[in-house]
Amino acid sequence: MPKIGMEPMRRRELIDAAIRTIGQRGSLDVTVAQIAQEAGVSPALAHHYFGGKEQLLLATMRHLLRELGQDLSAALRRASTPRERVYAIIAVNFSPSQFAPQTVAAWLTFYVHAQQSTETRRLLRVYARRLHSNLMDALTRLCDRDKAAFITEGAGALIDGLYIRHALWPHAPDTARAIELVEDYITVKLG
Amino acid sequence: MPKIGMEPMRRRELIDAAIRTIGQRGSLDVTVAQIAQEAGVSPALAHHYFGGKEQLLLATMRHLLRELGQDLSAALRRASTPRERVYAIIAVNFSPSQFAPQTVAAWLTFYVHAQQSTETRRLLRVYARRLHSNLMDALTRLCDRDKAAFITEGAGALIDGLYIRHALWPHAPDTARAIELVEDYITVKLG
DNA sequence: TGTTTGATTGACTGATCAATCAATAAAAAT
DNA sequence: ATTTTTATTGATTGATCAGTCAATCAAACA
Repeated sequence: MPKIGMEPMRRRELIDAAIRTIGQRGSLDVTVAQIAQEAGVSPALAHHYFGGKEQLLLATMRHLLRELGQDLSAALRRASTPRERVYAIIAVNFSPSQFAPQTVAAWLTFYVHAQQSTETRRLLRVYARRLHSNLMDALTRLCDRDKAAFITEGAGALIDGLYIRHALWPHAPDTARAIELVEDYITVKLG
Repeated sequence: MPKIGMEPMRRRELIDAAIRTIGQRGSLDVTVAQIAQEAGVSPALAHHYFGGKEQLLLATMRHLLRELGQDLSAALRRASTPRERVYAIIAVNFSPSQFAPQTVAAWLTFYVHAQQSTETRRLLRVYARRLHSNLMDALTRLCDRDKAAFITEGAGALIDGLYIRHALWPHAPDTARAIELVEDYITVKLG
């Protein structure tokens, strides 16, 4: 089997397996053995490529953040008016790839893990800040600064809340409904 | 030491210690030994009174739910008009006892744990349903049913989101701001 | 062909922890 | 004063896991 250049493939497979495993169990309390089995390799290989469990989980989180960041960049590039930019930011958060049950469950576990791990918190902060500044940027072109800050705070919390509900309750608002709720909130506040 | 009637005291002490320990660490990944030490007793005693770790954690959750339920009942008893009832429901969720950092952190861990434990999910559902039906009840007296359902969905998610942010970010909206955000959301939607 | 090199794993280790239990101690009951 | 009952713990067990390492294997390469 040992063809050269396996490393990037294995890393990717293990990260994907980690997302699936964490998403299925709904917990960061997954064993390296479980992730490795999901990826179809031995636990030792995970250690070989990532150095340890914590680093595998951090790599997994960076992967999720990078995907979200790329989706966001792409969506913003497609939007021209401030109003379109606002919509794009909302829509990305609820796009199929981001709002898939397993992905949401994984996000949620990382959110909670951030209470313990400073590195996890730091990574999450990067995303939170980016979302915040993009939303503020677009909104300050549609209303005054104080109002924009107020709307950003509310919309941000609303998105987080819809995520947590989506992960927990089968009857939680689906993608379309979630977008409607946030969009409506912003529309009404903008008057 | 063995005076009779220690059981209720010890149970209460262990539950309080569990909330503190979980809140401090921001994780359900606490050992029985840690909780017992926080309560000033031996780990064996925790097993003696609760039978096992899982049952201690479930008892802890039931305790939090009961407290929230009692606060809610008391607040609703004090409110007479539908508008007052809406405000009371919001205010209880952000009252000092419920919005204390440790309590919020503990809530958050239980939320995530609900993804794995059906009993935890069942217990959370009881609270979620109660909040939902109380809010719907009050709102249907102020607007039509569809609109009430929409507002309830949004306000519920908004509250959850504010909780998660409160637990994670030092600069998240404080109690007053959180109440303002939810109240404003409802007020604006009611027109 | 023989040698190197990266990929991969099975077997092992040490640490952590939930859970058990027999033993102790002290109040309460007789 | 003796017995019973309740509270409490130290010591121990067994299971689970993260992490290590030496051994293997097969491609790449000289």
